[in-house]
Amino acid sequence: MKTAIFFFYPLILYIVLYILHAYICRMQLKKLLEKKSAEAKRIYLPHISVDCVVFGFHGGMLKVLLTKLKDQELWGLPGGYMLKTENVHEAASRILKERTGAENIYLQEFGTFTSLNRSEGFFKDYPDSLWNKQRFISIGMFALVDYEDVTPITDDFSAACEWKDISDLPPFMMDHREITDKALLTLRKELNYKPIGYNLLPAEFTMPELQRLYETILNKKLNRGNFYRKMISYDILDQFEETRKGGAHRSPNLYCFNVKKYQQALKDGLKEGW
Amino acid sequence: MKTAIFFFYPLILYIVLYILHAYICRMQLKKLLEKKSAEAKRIYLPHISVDCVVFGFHGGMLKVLLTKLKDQELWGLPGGYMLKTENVHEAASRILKERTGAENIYLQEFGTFTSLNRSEGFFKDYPDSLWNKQRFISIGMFALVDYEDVTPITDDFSAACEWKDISDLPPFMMDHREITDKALLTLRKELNYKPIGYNLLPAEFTMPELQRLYETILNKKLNRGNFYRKMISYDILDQFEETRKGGAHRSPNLYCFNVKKYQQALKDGLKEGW
DNA sequence: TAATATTGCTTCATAATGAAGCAATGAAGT
DNA sequence: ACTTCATTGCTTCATTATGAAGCAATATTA
Repeated sequence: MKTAIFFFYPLILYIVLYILHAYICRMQLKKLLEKKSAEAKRIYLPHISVDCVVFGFHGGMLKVLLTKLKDQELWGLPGGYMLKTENVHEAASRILKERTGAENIYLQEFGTFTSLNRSEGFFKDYPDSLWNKQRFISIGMFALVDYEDVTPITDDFSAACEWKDISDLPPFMMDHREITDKALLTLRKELNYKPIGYNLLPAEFTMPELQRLYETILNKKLNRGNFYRKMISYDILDQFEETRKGGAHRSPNLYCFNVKKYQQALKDGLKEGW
Repeated sequence: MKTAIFFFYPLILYIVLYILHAYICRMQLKKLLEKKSAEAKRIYLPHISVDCVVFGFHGGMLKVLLTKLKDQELWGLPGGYMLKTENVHEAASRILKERTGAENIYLQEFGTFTSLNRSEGFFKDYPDSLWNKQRFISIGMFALVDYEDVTPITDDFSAACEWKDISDLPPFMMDHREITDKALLTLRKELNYKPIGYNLLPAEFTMPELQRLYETILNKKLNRGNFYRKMISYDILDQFEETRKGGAHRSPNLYCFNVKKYQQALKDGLKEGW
């Protein structure tokens, strides 16, 4: 009997504390949201939100920056609303600045998400007067950033803000999975028109690193020699004198993008079928 | 002296009538807009509009459907607002149904237009309370239609609704030229992934007609033999027994799209660089 | 010093593309 | 009825791009 109490007491305590913690978090978020509701109404355009799919490349894996609301178990994209005084690009820049500390981020719109039920039941515990509870159509922007330049910032509404592997995504809230998928699909298509690596890689990189980036974006293996040949033929890379030492094998050449040629390639487009 | 009067009298009369007509039109539109303002506020989402770039192909030329407001000298894209009960696709469908009578139109989103000043000064003669005068961000949708299926409809707000040649566009209002250009650019890119002809051509067509369509979209000449070879190799066309008689030369084969193979091609994508 | 995995770059076979041409066709002109 | 002629169907040849494979050159470790 005594043993049973010794066993159960900490367990019950733990459960009680867990529930209490969850409750407090919930209350905090609720208070915060309701407090900010009036301000939101004043400064933001109603019905319009911006969701950002931030891509980074690290350890040979493509990553996406995700956040978790205090209230929620599910993960979501960093997003926000449009100030009455800004356009989408400015809104996304501002949102990502607050979220990552990074500025001058490469941004591209890839679609809008306008279904009626996309946030259905999301704020069901809140009063209808809550600004955030209205119907929103969302503009999707994807960002390409150098992984090292970004410091994920957990804000007042969030319980977490982390890089997640594209091949191992957690469960998403609302339609954020669909948004992420479309962003990746768009990025994949862009690969045919633009040399993508510039924004995702650090200043210096090797050919195998660049190839690995392409392979993760496309989700398929590429032939090494052919990749090399094609990349060189684009004529947008400068090769350094030194190589990258450290690996247990032949040290690969270091490259950087030749900004001038790169800009030109952006204008011309890499290839077009017709 | 008498001659002078005979000469000037009709001229003055004409001028007076012209100004009067313009004034009446303006007043009509103003009244209409103000009358509809309250209803608009009730049924539409604020701040969000939809603009449609409707492409058609006729007489070997690519056409865009344009409208002219009663009030205005400049031309604009057929557009409208989103009902509180619909998504963008439904909104664009509804708007185009009213404008062209056509249903089940092929639609694709190609971007949003969100700059602060995009409608600057457009409703400057109207009170600020006018619903239409608020800031709008616009979602651009392009439509591909069979020219023959469309009957341009001039509605209460418009003075005209006509097909205009893509190579000879009139002056546009607001940022509608920019929107049109982006639509065409997107269409051009789509050509690399999808067999576009299906939605723009009548059920039966010849190879030179199809080539002409591609040439006008891309705005460049294509080699005849190579176009033929490539199109055939896609294996999405069915050839009819009969040919099209009437020309003063060898009568070209008639083709139609094989819907089954066409759908499959849409799924697979025609070609992708990487 | 040998072993080893990786990289730089080339080679060969094959496929795709660019450019040109020939035969077939169908109406108009003679 | 015959010729003319622009257009079309389809093929051929040269060139380029791509896929697949391989060899030599590393830079570490054993």
